[in-house]
Amino acid sequence: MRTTRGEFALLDETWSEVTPPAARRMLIAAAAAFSVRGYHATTTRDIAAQAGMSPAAVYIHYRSKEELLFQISRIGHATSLSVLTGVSEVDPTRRLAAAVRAFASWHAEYHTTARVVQYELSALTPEHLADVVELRRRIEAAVRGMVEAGVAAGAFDVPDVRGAALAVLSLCIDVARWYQPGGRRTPAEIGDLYADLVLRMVGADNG
Amino acid sequence: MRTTRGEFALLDETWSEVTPPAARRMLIAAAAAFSVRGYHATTTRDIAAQAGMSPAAVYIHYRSKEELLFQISRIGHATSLSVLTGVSEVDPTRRLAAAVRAFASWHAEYHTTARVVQYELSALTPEHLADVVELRRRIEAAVRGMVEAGVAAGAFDVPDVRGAALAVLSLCIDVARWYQPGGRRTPAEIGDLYADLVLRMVGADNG
DNA sequence: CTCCATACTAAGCGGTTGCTTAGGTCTAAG
DNA sequence: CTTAGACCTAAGCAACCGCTTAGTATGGAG
Repeated sequence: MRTTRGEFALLDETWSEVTPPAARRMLIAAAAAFSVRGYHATTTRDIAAQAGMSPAAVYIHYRSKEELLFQISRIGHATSLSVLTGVSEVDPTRRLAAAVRAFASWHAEYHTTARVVQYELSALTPEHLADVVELRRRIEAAVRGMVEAGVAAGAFDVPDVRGAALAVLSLCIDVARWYQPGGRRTPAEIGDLYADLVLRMVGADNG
Repeated sequence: MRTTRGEFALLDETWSEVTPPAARRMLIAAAAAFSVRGYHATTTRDIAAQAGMSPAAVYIHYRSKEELLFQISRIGHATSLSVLTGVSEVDPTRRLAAAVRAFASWHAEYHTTARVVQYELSALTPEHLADVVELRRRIEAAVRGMVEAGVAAGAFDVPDVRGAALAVLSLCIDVARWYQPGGRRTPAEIGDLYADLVLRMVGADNG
């Protein structure tokens, strides 16, 4: 994951699918505010002000504040799933390492989005939550599948596959909580560190 | 950590220092509500109702809603620090394993408190946050110290001590996010699983 | 030009929030 | 009985919330 920012600091390829531009600016403003203060502490006036519009402008593009959250959560989950499963390696050890490197560094680089994704699920309506939970199920299955592939190939030594997969996922997700830009490690360094630690956890021969 | 519940399901040894009993009931009600809905989504009326009192009763015992949060956060941090450092083992490998087992299972067993501790820091006033951050610094130092002790004794193989300590702490803390009672694993089983995974991460000889 | 759809704002509505005030009830000491 | 003080409630206040309504500005089609 490399960040290719344009002229505008808040421009973020995560939201490129969102149109029109005013709706995208609103989403980016909402994601930033939800990430810092949390969904419930953020007012629709905050979001509109950060997007440079009036409070009523929110409701031109979105039905409610919760729908803003849902769009952020849905797109964020879909993006993180594609980051995790988009690795090209086929060797189980290299594949798990690459996936963890990408997934962990995504949670650092895009910690703003990732925090909304990971910590605001309970603010979604039951219908919207169901959509997102399905994406989360696929994320869990992808991690578990990579661990199982290594075990099946005899490359990993794991007494509890489900437990190891849980820990790997948990470790990567929690990066979003503690990471802060300008800290000791870059997102890429975190990815490398975590890839190594995960290979140790699954008992892989780390070349 | 063993749970010794009395006649009342919400009774919790974590809050035994809080008096009078009405103030303790209020804290327990607040912790339960903050844990489920989050600080900002919880109203003082919710808390009072759960404690079986009128909305105004909150302010007999606490200056503000934020002071309720601070007391929960302060006591919760102090408890988790003592759980982490209270292990009696001296051998570095057994000591780290015991500390991780206790710390991870605490985050499961007391996930209600732990969620407030880990996810509501930003709702604290700057003064209260400073108190809590000092406790968090000591928790980090304790974990790092245990990893360093194993390296110094030649029992661990760790290329990046600070990074490994960060990952160990992060892994245990995130238990509070995903754990749910009645799930696949008990807190004790989570402690055992995590102790094993952590010894693998630090390259210890796991007997 | 008119017509019309899109994108936006000013103003404000009903409801909820954290917290306060004024007063009531209980227990125990004098 | 009187008094003091701890504990609690009923009622409500000012501020703020998500969201709506009514109306304005803009730009392209006919």
